[in-house]
Amino acid sequence: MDKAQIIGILKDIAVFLELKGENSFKIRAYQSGARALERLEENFDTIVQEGKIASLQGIGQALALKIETLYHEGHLPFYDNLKASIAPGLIEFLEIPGLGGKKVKHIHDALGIETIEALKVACESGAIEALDGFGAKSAEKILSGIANREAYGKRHLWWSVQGFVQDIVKGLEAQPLVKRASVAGSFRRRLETVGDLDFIVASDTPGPIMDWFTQIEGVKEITAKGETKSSVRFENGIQADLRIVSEQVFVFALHHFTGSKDHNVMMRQRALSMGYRLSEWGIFDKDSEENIPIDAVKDIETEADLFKFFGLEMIEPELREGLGEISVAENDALPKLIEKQEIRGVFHNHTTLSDGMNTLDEMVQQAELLGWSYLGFADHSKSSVQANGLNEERVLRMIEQIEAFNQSGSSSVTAFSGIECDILKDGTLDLEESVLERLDYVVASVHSSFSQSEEEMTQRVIRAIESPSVTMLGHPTGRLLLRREGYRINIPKVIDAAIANRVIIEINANPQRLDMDWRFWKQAVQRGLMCSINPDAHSIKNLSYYEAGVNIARKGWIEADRLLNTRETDGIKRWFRERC
DNA sequence: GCCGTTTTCGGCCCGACTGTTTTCAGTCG
Repeated sequence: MDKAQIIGILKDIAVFLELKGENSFKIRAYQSGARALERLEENFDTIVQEGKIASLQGIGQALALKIETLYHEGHLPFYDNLKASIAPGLIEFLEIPGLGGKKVKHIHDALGIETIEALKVACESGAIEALDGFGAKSAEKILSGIANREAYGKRHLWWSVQGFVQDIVKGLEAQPLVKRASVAGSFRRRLETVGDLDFIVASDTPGPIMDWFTQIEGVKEITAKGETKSSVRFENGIQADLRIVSEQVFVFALHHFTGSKDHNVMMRQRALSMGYRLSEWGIFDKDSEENIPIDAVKDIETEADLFKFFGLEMIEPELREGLGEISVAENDALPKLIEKQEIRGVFHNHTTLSDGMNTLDEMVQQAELLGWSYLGFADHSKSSVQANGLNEERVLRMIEQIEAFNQSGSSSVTAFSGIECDILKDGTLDLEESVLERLDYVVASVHSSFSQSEEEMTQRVIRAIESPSVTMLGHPTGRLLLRREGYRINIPKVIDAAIANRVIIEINANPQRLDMDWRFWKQAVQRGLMCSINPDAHSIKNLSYYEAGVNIARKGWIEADRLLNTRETDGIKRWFRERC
């Protein structure tokens, strides 16, 4: 069994134990064991085979034995028995707000209910209300949770909520009693998808601000309203929390609610090891019972100050995922993250020649407005019939058109001729090599036969990477966020092949793709992989997707020298010629 | 179940809010 499957089983065990009403620390041990494997940078197979799995932080003898059994045997009796003892429907109960492991177990033990449908009936009949620890409001809340499960359970694309978030932040800042306001949470960390939105405000007079927030147009339901926190649900399904604190506490609350949870746990452990207790309310002496922050807190006004207090350089929100950022920050060795102003142009864009909405001239004009030095064109190749892909003859005409454009001197933007060439089922390319080599660059992408086995797909893509004319690999997994899983493919092997052949892997910056995923980049760039942010634009408007790509590059610890788009035109030409 | 310069037991990150209680457990982030 491979690493990803084992991680899945450890997470499942944690959920099952929750439904068994197990000790919460034991549950946490399985969760942190799974996380330890997720952030493992060394080769998992090697570590298991050498019997070193128990040496990882968070994995002890018991988990090591279970992981080894899963790895070698492919199954684990402990897991099989545990799974068999849990009614599958109960797992769904946990998706209902307000129901955790203990309450689900209580309902199941007392009433024998195992399906959402039966739970609904029990709420309506008064059976839930009659249980110890439950009441009329609990039953009502469960009913509304069931009704809204579909709409509210959903996550949202970061890109699709950014305007909404900006409007709320501006609205908060415009309130006269607000001193500081910011979004926090996964949105601030620029995660590709976000669940709830979190807002933090500094003010001495929370009441009127809470009132404003809970009455924003589009609020459908107020799910909590207290002294420091309110929660609302909008008609569009988005849930948002507002927390209001004093100005002194703002930076601590902002850091805390930006997360991630893993990052916070590590920060708090670090604080404890230094003799302090860290919370959203400030820094306290570890052993002090009183809730009076230490004196040094008054000098901490920014997050940079906060990190400095704990001996760390500033950790940007994008890096706060609990993936080693704290130990690297301790050595002042964090990457210098890309800024969007550093982008000089982008590749992988479509025009009316295939399935784009705008012509080459229109796209170039937009690139001028963005202040770029160049723009690469990569329309589809002939196999993508649905997209009016180009055959060899049309490719040659396009090359002539682009050459004529560059010679005309009509624009400060240099146009590069490329193609998004289909990788056929067997890994060969869709166009004649003699034509491909006349282009400035080739993006190779999979657009068909998604259901191949992992082995076949991996070999197929690697064969394409090994083709002499391929410059970049397009959207390596083909995933569509919140809509479709990617095809089965061994990404580490693909990365190895790309590095060996000096082929660039793109960050497809279409907000629905963001593929290759940021979780692979940190290690890949350290090993020498080159990246390109490719908006996959099908219109002038889509060129702005490059900003979503910058988010992912930042989350992936990618620095300017590993990112093709930060080069000026001459540097691009050199890469296309010499791959360096 | 994990962990250890407070080390083989007894802690484990921390606090707000809700709904149920009459002082607190469960949930959530």
